Amino acid sequence: MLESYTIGALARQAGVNVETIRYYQRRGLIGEPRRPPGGIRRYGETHAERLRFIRQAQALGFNLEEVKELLALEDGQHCREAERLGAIKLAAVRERLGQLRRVERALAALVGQCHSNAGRVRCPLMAALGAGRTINSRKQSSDG
Amino acid sequence: MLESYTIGALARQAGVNVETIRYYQRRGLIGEPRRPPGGIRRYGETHAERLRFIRQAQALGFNLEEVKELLALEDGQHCREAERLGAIKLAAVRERLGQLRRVERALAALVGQCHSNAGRVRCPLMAALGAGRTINSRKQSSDG
DNA sequence: CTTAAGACCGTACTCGACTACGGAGTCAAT
DNA sequence: ATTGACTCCGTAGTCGAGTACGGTCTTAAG
Repeated sequence: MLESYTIGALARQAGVNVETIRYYQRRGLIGEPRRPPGGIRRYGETHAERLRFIRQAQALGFNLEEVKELLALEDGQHCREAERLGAIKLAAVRERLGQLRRVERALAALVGQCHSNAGRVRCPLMAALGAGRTINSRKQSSDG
Repeated sequence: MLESYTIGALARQAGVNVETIRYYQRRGLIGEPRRPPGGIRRYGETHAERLRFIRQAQALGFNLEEVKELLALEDGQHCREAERLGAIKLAAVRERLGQLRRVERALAALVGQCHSNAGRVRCPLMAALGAGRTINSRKQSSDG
C-alpha cells in the first residue's frame, strides 16, 4: 500500500477525469485520504481499484447510488445486509439479463433475416420488445 | 387501426407522461398524426406499441438516439443499412450480455458465500469487476 | 527565490432525458 | 353560453452525472 498517486496520477491511471474523482468523493463513493499537514493528498491502489469498480458497475447500469450500496457491501461487515442487497441486485441483474437475451435473439434474427431476405424487414425486434404484432407503421411523420 | 386515443389516453395507456410523448415527438421518435382541421390529434395502437418499444429499449441501455436508429431499422426499407446497424447493436448487446453474466455469477457467488459464511465478506464482486485483489479498505472517509 | 505544474476548493456550466408551467384553443356536457 | 377537462405549444426548470473555471496554495526544478 504505497499511497503514491497524486489525484492527477490516480485519474490518469484509472482513465477518469480529476474532477470526476473529486465528484465521487463529494458523493461519498471514495474516501479522501486525510491530507498531511498543509499538503497534498496521496492515493493508493485501493483507490484505483475502487475507481475501476465504479466504472465497471456503472457500465452495467448501476447508478452512483447503487454503486455506493455495492461498495458498502464490499466494505461492510454486515453480512446479513450484504446478502439482502446482493440478492436484490441479483434479481435486477437477472431480469436485465433475460430481457437482453431476448433482444439478442431478436436482433440476431433480424440481421439473419435481412441477409436472406434482402428488401423486406418484418422486424422480430419489435416482437421481442413488448409489442405483440407486426407494425409496419409507414413513418407517420408530421413536419409538413 | 382505430386511431382512437387522445394524447392523454395514449400516455395513460403506455404508462408515460404526456409531456414525455411530446418530447419524443420533438426528438423524432414518434410521428405526430396530422391534426384534423382545427382540432386534436388522435393516436392508435401503433403509437402505443412504439412507446412500449422505446421504453423497453431504454431499459436495456439504449439511449434515445440509438432507439431512434432501432426504430429506423424497423420502419426502414433499407435492408442493407438495417443489417449493418443491427449487427452493430447486436455486438453491443452481446458485450453487455457477457459483462452482465459475469456480474450475475459474481453476485450469486457473493450471496451464496454470505449465506455459508455469516460474518465475513470476501467479495467476489470486486474480483469480477476488474480489480484483481481483495480490498478491505476500511472506509477511509474524510468528513472531519 | 522564481516559476510552472499541479492540488485544492467552491461554484457554475453542460448534456441527456424528462417534467412543469402558463396561456390559448377545443370539445363534451349541462 | 358556460364550465371544466383536456389539447397544443413554447419555454423553463429538474435531476443525474459529470466537466469546466478561476483563484489560492504546494511542491519540485532551476
